[in-house]
Formats: sequence, C-alpha cells, structure tokens
Amino acid sequence: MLTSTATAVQDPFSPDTLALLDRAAAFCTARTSRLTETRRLVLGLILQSSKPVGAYDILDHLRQYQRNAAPPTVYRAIDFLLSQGLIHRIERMSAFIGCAHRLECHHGHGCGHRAQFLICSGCGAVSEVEDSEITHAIADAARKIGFKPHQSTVEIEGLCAACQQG
Amino acid sequence: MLTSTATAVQDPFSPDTLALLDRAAAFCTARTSRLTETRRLVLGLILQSSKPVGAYDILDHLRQYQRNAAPPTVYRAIDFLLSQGLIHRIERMSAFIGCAHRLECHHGHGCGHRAQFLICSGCGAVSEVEDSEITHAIADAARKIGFKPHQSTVEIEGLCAACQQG
DNA sequence: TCTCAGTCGTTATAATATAACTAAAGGCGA
DNA sequence: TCGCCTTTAGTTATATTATAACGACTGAGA
Ligand SMILES: [Zn+2]
Ligand SMILES: [Zn+2]
Ligand SMILES: [Zn+2]
Ligand SMILES: [Zn+2]
Repeated sequence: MLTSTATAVQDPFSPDTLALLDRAAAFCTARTSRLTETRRLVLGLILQSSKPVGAYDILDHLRQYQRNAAPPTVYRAIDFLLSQGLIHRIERMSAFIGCAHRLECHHGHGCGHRAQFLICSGCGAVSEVEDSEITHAIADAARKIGFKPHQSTVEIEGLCAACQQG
Repeated sequence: MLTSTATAVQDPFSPDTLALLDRAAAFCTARTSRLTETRRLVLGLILQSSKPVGAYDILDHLRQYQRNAAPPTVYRAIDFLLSQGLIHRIERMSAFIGCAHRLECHHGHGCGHRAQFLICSGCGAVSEVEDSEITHAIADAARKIGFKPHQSTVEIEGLCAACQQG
C-alpha cells in the first residue's frame, strides 16, 4: 500500500549486521535469487543473534515489523535462506544460525561448503568450523562401506573455552 | 471372541529380536536398571524395524498391546532406552534406532561408544558405524579451538551401496 | 509398617512444522 | 502497454513432535 513513509519501525539492525545484509543482497543478485524484504528481515534477525534462534522466536521478533506474519512467513524465508546457503539449521536445537562462511567465500556458489558446529552447553553459543580432517574422515568412512555421501551434519556439544573457566 | 484361548495379542517379535531383547534384559539387570514390560515392548518395536521409527509410529504399534498408551508412555520408555545406550536418536529424522553396538560391547557400561550414522535417502535405511578417524578428527578439531567436547552427532545423508545400482 | 524412589496412567498443552488455497507482485515477450 | 506466467506472500487450518503436571501404584528397604 504505502511506500514513501512505509515502515513504522526503523530497520532494527546493527551496522555489522547491515553490512552483512548488503553482502547477502549482492550475493543473491549475483545468483539471480531475490532477497525480498521479509527474507532480509529474517536473515537480519538470525545474523543479529549470538545464538541460534528458533523459528517461533524469529516470528515473535518479525511481528514487530510485519504485524500479520505467520509461521509460513518465517518457514518460507528460512527455506529460501537455507537453499542459498546463507543460514544453517542446527538439528539438535531446531534452530538456525547465520553461515559464517557463505558471505566470505570467493569460490562461487557451488563451492561445496562443509561445516561442523560446536555447541556450548554452558552459554548456548554455537561456532561454525570447516575442518578438512573431519570432512575427509567422513568421506573415507562412507567410501569404505560403499556409501555415497551427499550431505552431512556434524554437531559437537560440549564446553567452549570461556565456559571452562567458570 | 470365539478363538480357543482368548489370548491377548502374542508377543510380536521375531526370534532375532527376541534374542536381542534377552540380551538387553541381561544388560539392564547387570546395571540394576529395570527393563519393564513397556520399555521392553518399545525396544522390541524399535529393534524390529529396519528403519528409524518415530515416537508416534511406536505409539501406534504399542497400542495394539497396551490400549491406553499415550505419548508420555512412549517418551518415557525412549528416555530410558537412550539413557541406557540401547537406542539412538537420529536428529535429522526425529526418530529412533536400536544401537548396533551396545549389546555387543564387552567393555562395560562406560565404554564411551561414539557412533556415526549413514542415512540412505533412497531406501531410508540407517546404518551405524564407529569410525575412529572421524572420532579423532572431531576431538582434534575441538581441542584446536579450546572446546571440550562431551558428545557429538554425526549424520551422513546419501545413497547406500544398494540404492546406487537402481 | 512406613516411607521413599521409581514407574506409570491420564489429561492437557507446548513447540515445531506443513498443507492448501487465494491473492498480489514481478519478469518478460508480443 | 498488455497479457501471461512464475514467484512470492497472506491466511487459515492442521499435522507432527514433545513435555508439564499431578495423582496412583509398586516394591525395596528402614
Ligand atoms: Zn556455513
Ligand atoms: Zn560457552
Ligand atoms: Zn550405538
Ligand atoms: Zn538405500
């Protein structure tokens, strides 16, 4: 409807997040996919968080900006962002985290990003790593039994360096 | 109800499953944990299946034997079986599979079983492996960044040897 | 016998995710 | 510009997975 003075609430994101969103927009443009306003908001809300966020947490926040957002609104955005590799799903938490790699990657969109996640049970933080030893060990183990791997989930729960001090 | 001996439904399990259940019973006795009838039925239903089974699938089957089984009935049994290491949860499927290792293990109950799962997207079969390369690679990667791992999930999705033929 | 921990029955509800249908918006050739 | 088609989004309802809460029963040991 209205466009000139459109949003009641200002764009909620920090400068860091805004910079990442700009890169995400450029990334999508290059892939001819569309980072629409809803998708951008959802990505921003995910990137802004220091921890993985659940779909319904996203929904709660999104509603500050889009009053009639509903579960499908969020899940569609999540599906898009997953398909573009801009976020990851943490299976053990049914929650989502921004990809620490996608916006840094200079190898093109088919670069075969394999991530592993370290989940701190102390503080809830999740860090993403790309460890080639793990990647190779998995590929080898699969090959050994004639299994052709397509995609893998590696989630390591434990205590981060900071939380071991307490 | 004209059948001769009006018996309740017979124990539904195959000889193989029954043998495993016997070992599970002995295992629990040794640990002074109790494999009650409900827990035994749930374990049997899981072991019997060639694929991971969801909690509500278990519930549907369980109701043939315990008419008033409810979700907590199943989830309590699952929690027990997980705590004893008799089953595993496949995170990507929200489903459960019998442990291929626990009843074979002669190292005692604290033997530190680390499993990885290969999930075939063709036939739905899941196989459990214990690959020390993967286990070590994960431990090393965690140590590298000062993270103290406690437990890890490794789920590899792809095509099993059989499904690559089709 | 009493008590306590563990287990189970029961009802209700929370948390996560998708189906199905309609409408609007955007891209694109005629 | 127009019409056409594809993608995206709104909306309502529902499916799927999991847990809270409370009372009753059981069996082992003081
Ligand atoms: Zn990533
Ligand atoms: Zn921590
Ligand atoms: Zn196992
Ligand atoms: Zn297969």
